[in-house]
Amino acid sequence: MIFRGRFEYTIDPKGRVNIPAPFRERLLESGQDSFFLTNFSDCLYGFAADDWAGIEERLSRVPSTDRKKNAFVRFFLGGAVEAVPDKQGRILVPPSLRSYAGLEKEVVILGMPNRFEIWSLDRWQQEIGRFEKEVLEDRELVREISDLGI
Amino acid sequence: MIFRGRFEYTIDPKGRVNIPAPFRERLLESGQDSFFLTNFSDCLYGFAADDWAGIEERLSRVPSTDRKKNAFVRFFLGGAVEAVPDKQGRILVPPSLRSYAGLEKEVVILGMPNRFEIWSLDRWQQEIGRFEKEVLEDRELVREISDLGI
DNA sequence: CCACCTTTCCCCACAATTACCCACTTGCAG
DNA sequence: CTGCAAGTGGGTAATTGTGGGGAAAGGTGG
Repeated sequence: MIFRGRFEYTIDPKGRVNIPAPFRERLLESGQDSFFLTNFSDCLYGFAADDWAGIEERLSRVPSTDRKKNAFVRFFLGGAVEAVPDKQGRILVPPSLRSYAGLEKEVVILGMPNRFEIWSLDRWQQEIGRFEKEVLEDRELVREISDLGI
Repeated sequence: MIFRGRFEYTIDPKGRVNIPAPFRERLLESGQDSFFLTNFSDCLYGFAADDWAGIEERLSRVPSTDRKKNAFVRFFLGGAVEAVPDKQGRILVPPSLRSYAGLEKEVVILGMPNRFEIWSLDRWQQEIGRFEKEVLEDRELVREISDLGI
């Protein structure tokens, strides 16, 4: 499931954040009723339940003898929680995820292919800054991007 | 049975640790009433009773002529205990396992495919550190991870 | 075989967190 | 102006996590 758009919300003292109405709507349309959240790359990743099921399936195939990949599974799966929107469309972000992503007040939710991302506004702005410096000045990368047909 | 999520608890002077409510719930739903704990890779592994039965079955096939595998079986099986949650949802961790995993006060429980892991908070944080250094900086590995559809 | 000490089991009680409501505000559409 | 949907805030009841007391069980030394 692909998500689109950028949304700004506030996370309240109880740790609740609103999920963009269009995201919730698409979830319900496809007969699902929950998201899965986990921690990755300084923000939180959110997946539709069906997409998450596929991920878990692949994670469970990682051989437990592969030390490095197991470290990844530990981190990624260890961070995961099911999140069911309440009647107002919010989900509860548990303390461990809140602190990982540095979510305190202002929060940005970004649509991505197969997932959405929850960022603290601060970090998101820094990320944008890095993007403009590192990515746009990297001619090689810019060319690859234009190959995407953009 | 797959477990997910990261939970922080304190182990009390009697050696009791809480088991995350969702883990207990899933166990009961599948008609089981106990876990099995054993020592491995600096932490404790916890299995649902049914999954543990499968493991024991496979361990019992290890030929007694294979010296190295037998050493493993001795260690793995020798550390194993059945653990039944009390009315408050805690299990008692015997002293031998407590000292193996260095469990003293703060404890982290991680969900994994087919098992969960009990870490001392200290060791877990070191593990995270290694993960960020070794795994995320390994471009090859990061590519393999993204092949998991993440 | 008994007395003693330690460990484990089974309660109860309290604190913290979460789930489930309902209410208010704002912006947009009819 | 009215009605609806979206986003925010808060109250209360239920669940979850923590600590401790005392009885039962198990192990050890005399």
